[in-house]
Amino acid sequence: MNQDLSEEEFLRRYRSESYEKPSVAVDLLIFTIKNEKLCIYMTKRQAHPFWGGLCLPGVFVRMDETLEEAAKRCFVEKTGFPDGSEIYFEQLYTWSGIHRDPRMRIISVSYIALVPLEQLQQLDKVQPEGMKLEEQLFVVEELLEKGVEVAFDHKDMIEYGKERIKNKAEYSKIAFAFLPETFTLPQLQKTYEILLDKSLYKANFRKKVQDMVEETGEMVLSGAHRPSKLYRAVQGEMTECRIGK
Amino acid sequence: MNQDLSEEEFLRRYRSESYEKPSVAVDLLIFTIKNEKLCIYMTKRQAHPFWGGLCLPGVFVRMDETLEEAAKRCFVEKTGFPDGSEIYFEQLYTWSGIHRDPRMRIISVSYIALVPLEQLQQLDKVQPEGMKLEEQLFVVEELLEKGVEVAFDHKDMIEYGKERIKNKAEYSKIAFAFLPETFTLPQLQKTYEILLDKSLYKANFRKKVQDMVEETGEMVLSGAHRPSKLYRAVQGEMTECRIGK
DNA sequence: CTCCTATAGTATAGTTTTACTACTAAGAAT
DNA sequence: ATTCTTAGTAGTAAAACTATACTATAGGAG
Repeated sequence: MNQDLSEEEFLRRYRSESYEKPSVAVDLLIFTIKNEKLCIYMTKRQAHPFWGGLCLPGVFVRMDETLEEAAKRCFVEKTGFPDGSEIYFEQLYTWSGIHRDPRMRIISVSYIALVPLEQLQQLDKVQPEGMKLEEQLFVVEELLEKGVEVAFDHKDMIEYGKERIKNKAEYSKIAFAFLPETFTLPQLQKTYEILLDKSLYKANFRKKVQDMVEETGEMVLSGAHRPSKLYRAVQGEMTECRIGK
Repeated sequence: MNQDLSEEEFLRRYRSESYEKPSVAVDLLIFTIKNEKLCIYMTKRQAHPFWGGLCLPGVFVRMDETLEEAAKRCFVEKTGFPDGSEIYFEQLYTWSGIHRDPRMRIISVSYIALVPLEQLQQLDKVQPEGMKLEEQLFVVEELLEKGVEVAFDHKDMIEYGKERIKNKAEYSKIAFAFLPETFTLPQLQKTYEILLDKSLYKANFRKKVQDMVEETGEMVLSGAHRPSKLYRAVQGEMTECRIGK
C-alpha cells in the first residue's frame, strides 16, 4: 500500500467505491404569492411512509447532472415548464438527518424556486388533465401550524426557506421574482409587505425602490379609482438596496 | 410492479440501492484572524491530482453521522481539538460540479469554522511535532489572487466563504467568534474592519455594539497610552444588530 | 517633572432615514 | 355633481447615522 498517499488520498483512490454511500436527492420549494399570501407547491403522498401527508417534489441526483440541474429537472418534470422564461433558483440548505427518511439514508439538498403566480397559471394550460399546479398551492403559514401533517423533514425546509426569503427580501431584489415582467408599485409594495410580514409606508417605499424600477409608459386600471403606472425592473445587478428598515 | 406508487416512491423503494451514487464529502473552511488579516487553514497536497496545490481539509461522510458531525470530526481530526470549548460552525454551500474532483463524482458540503487565533495556538501545544496549525494559515486575499494554485474548486469555496462572513458580519454577531472570551472594543472594532474590509468610526461603532457587550471590570494595557477596558459578549441571541452601515 | 506621542474613550454638530400625516389625482358608481 | 376608492405626492418631527473634534491616560524623552 502506497505510503506516500495521505489518508484522504488513500480513501479517495482505493476504498471509496466499496464503501456504502448515502443517496443524494434534491427537494424543491416552489414559492409563489396567491391571494396575498406566500404559498408553496406540495403534493399529497400516496404511499408509506407519511401516507396522506404533504411533501415537496424531489428527485434523486443523477451521476451526470449537477444539483442545480437536478433542481431544474425536478421543476420541469413537475410543472411541464418550457425552456425560455427564467425562474429564480437558489440553493437553500443541505439536510442530513440520519433518519430523515425512515427507509434509507438520503441526504437532501433543498432548492428554492420563486415563480409568479401568472406563470404557474400559464403552465396549467399545458398540464395533462387533472393535477393543476395552482390547486396544489398551500399557504405557508397554515402548513407550518402544529398538527398539519408534512412528510419527512419538509416542514423544517419550508420554515427555513420562508426565513431565507424574508431575509433576502430586505436587501436583495428577490421580491421581483414573484412578479410578472411588468407590475405596478402598489403590487410591488404589497409583495414586499407579504414577504417581510409588515406594512410599509407608501411614500418611503417609493423613494427606496425608485432606482430599481423604470416606467413602461403604460397604465393599468384595476377598479373604481385612479389607474396606476406600469413599471418594470431595471436591468443590472443590485446597486445596494434596503427595504424593510 | 405496484402501480399505486408514484415514480419517486418507486425509485426510492426498489431501485435506489442499485443505482450508482455520488460520494458525499465535507470540506472545512477554518477561518481565523492573524496579523490583522483574514486567514484560512490549508494543507499542501502530496498526491495527484493538484500535486503541490493547497487544499481544504475534508472527510467523507459516514452512514452514521450527519454533515455537521462530519464537519466537527474533520475539525477534530485535523486540529486535535478537545471537546469543551465551543467553535462556531455553519454550513456554507454544497458543491456538485460533475468533474470538480477529476477522479470521481464527489458532492461536497462545505462548512465554515471560525476560531480565535489564540485557540489555534493553544491547540498547537498538543499537536504531534511537525505540523503546527498556525504555520498552515494562509492569508485569504493572497490565496484568491490569480496564479495561486488551489486544488479542486476550493478557491471558489474560499471566495464564497469570505463573502458569507463579510455579509454576516454586518447583521450578526459572528465577529465575536474570532475573539477570545474577553476582548477590548478596539480589538472588536478592528475585527469588524477586517471582515467588512472598511474602516469604521470609533464613536459610532461603540454606540452600535454597546448592547452586545458588557464590561468585565478589568483593563488591559497594550503600550504607551491609555489602557482599554475589557469586555465580554453579552449572552443571549441577537436583539438585532447592524454594524457596517 | 514637564512635555510629547499614542491610543482609549466621549461629546456633539450636521445629514440622512424613518415614521407618520395630510394632501391632490383620476377613475367608477350613484 | 357628489362620493367613494385607490394612486401618487408633499412635508415634518423624531430617530439614526456620519463625521469631526474633543478629553483621558498610559509610557517615554528631555
